[in-house]
Amino acid sequence: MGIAERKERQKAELREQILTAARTIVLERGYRGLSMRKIADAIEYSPAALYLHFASREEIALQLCREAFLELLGYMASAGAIADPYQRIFAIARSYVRFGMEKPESYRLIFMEEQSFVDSVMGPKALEDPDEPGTRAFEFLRATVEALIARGIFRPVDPEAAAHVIWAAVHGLVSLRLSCPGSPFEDIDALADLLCDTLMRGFSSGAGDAAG
Amino acid sequence: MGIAERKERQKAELREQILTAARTIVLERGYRGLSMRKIADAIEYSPAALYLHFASREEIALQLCREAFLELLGYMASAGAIADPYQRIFAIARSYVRFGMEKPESYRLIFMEEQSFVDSVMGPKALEDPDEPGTRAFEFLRATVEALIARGIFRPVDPEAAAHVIWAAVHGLVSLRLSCPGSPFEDIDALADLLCDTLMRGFSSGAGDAAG
DNA sequence: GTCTATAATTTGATAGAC
DNA sequence: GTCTATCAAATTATAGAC
Repeated sequence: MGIAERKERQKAELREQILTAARTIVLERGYRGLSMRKIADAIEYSPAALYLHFASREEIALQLCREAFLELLGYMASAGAIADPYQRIFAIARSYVRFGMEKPESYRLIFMEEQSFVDSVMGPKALEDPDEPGTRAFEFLRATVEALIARGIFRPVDPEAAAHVIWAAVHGLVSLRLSCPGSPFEDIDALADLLCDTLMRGFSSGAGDAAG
Repeated sequence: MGIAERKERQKAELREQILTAARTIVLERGYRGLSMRKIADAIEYSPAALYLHFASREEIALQLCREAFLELLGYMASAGAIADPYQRIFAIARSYVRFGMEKPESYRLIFMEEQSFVDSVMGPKALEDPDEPGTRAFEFLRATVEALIARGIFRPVDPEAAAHVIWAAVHGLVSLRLSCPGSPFEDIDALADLLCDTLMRGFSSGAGDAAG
């Protein structure tokens, strides 16, 4: 059965080649610049060959999206080691911003191109599956908020809503910066710190003061 | 000179017809659905005729963008009558969200389609001209923040940075909702209120408590 | 599995007649 | 000013040969 296995292997390899080529194109020229022809040229196959592995251009993009989100999750997870949930939220937000600044085209692909892409990772359907990267990322944030409430550090808001608000606010900062790069304002990190600091203070129960 | 005037009038009218048709198309099918041919069909002219009034499709879109931003400014300005700056910021944010929800395609056009569109209204170049709608909107917010700091209600942050952060946070909420409409979370108004409330608390000097 | 060839569209923009 | 005709290009996707 070695022959069948080799065929499997080759098929998987080609699939990976397609994705790698697509990734490179998206990273260099954005999602708009991604076409089946360009992928085919890059891997030196005919365009028709791609359709043996992916049903459509969109399906390729969705796969890249998923990968990119896993990468974002990786950035965020680096904050998981921080025991203090307060510091952890800070770190999550910072790593989120860092992902956006370091991998702008990945960020764009997930959140700023097609509605169906955001939906595929963060939509209602995805959030039902606990294994989906979107669910894991959101859950990570939600649990951190919950811990803060449990300890009386945050006032008793709905942790789900609070997590959503935090996510949205940081997303706003990142996406606005990506859309409008020559902003006359301070560097994004200073703004991100101000945003985090403000949100932390805003959610805090009032007993302890927010750290700078 | 009656003839020349009539010609002027007719020219202006046609220009307006083009924009109206384009507006309708964008509102119904988004910016992606906007093409010179569709505009031409709608006004019953040939595609070539459009180029007598606009240099390109992009120029038409930029004009629509400007209009849309003026409409957003109108929404925000309704909050201008509120004397108390604290309540005013709330009202600005709420009207901003309302604009996004009531005119999603306008919001998309300005902030979520082409980088050059955001740039044309909120980019560094636009922000140098005090008459630009983007400048006026941002200035309105900045001045309100400044008033709050002057009264000691907000802690002494950089008003420019604070205004930017507030804008970005609300933008994040709106844009995320537009990209991901079937969100399982509460209605956007509740989230917007939570966001505003949290930001207000976060910026407050700590003396007075935030209002619900 | 892979290719060649091509269908079927759509696009923005222009040349030149009237 | 306006139209017809068209260019030049790009796209996704498929049919059919090998």
